[in-house]
Amino acid sequence: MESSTWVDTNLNLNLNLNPHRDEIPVAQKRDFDGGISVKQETGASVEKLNQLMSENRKLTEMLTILFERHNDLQKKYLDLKTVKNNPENNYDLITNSRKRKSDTEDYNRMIGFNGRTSESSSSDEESCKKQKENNIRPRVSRVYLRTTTGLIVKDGYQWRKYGQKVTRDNPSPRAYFKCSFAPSCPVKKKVQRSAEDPSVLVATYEGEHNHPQPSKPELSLSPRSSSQLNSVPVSSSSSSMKSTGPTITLDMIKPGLFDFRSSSKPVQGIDHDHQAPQAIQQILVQQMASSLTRDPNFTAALAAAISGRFNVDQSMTEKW
DNA sequence: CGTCTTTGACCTGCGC
DNA sequence: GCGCAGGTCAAAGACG
Repeated sequence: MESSTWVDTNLNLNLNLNPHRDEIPVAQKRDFDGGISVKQETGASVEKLNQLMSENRKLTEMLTILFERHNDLQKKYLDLKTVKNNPENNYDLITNSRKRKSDTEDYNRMIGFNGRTSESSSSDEESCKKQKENNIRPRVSRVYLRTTTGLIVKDGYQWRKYGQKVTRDNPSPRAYFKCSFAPSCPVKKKVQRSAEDPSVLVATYEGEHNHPQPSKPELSLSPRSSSQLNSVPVSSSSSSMKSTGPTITLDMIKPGLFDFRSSSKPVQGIDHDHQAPQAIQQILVQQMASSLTRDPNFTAALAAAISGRFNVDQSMTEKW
């Protein structure tokens, strides 16, 4: 919980386009036909790339701020939930009046709430039992996504719906899915609209996939609802990552921070515990790569830089 | 015709 | 032990 995954958003572009640049005599840096010096051309390209690097740095800083805000908000949320679960407070007497023990335990574990006022009340045996139970109990994680279309969460896996139920504390039905990619895969998924905000889907994943991901995450909740994706607060939490696993919340509402609206593939919350750092990094890299490749200035600068390097290299090889 | 979704019935666990 | 609520099963229907 306290730990955060800091994603290195630097693209590690090889800006040192020509390591021998400074070694080249001025006379050799002349272009063949235009008379424009290669130094000038590469200088301009490097300048552009430096500009992009500084923008990239700014984006990294924004991401840092975003993670800090996320951690802040999550702490506040957990505080609120802890208060809510306190038996002395009867905010939620109706909905929690007959909550299943396992559900409540899962939730408390998820939010890191012990439910006891002092730890001394539990014996070592009990704690051992609990630990065992925790080891046996399948991994549970939750993903929140904002969408108004159906109960479909495209996360790259294949799911078979095996049931739907209207639960007591939520008027919207809960859909039950099993991973259908591998018959032996134990992973289950529950999808239900949030009672407080019907535009928010809550997907609860149980267990771990025992097979590779069949396809890349589709990152898009629905291809035809791009307008609805203008703001996609995506968050996830996991019961099993109290201290080790990362929790990622991407809030794309704020204008000027991360605006993926130009992209056809908005980021969806990924929470697969161990996979998370790589998966998130992969997605961020994909996002940045796609947004960079859409930028004609960047591609032009890149092309100029590459061609400049080729020219220099060519002149170098011609010389040698 | 095969696959997927829907939906009522049944099972299971928990609280009283 | 009983009742309730969540979870699962499986037959029937829809769809491509």
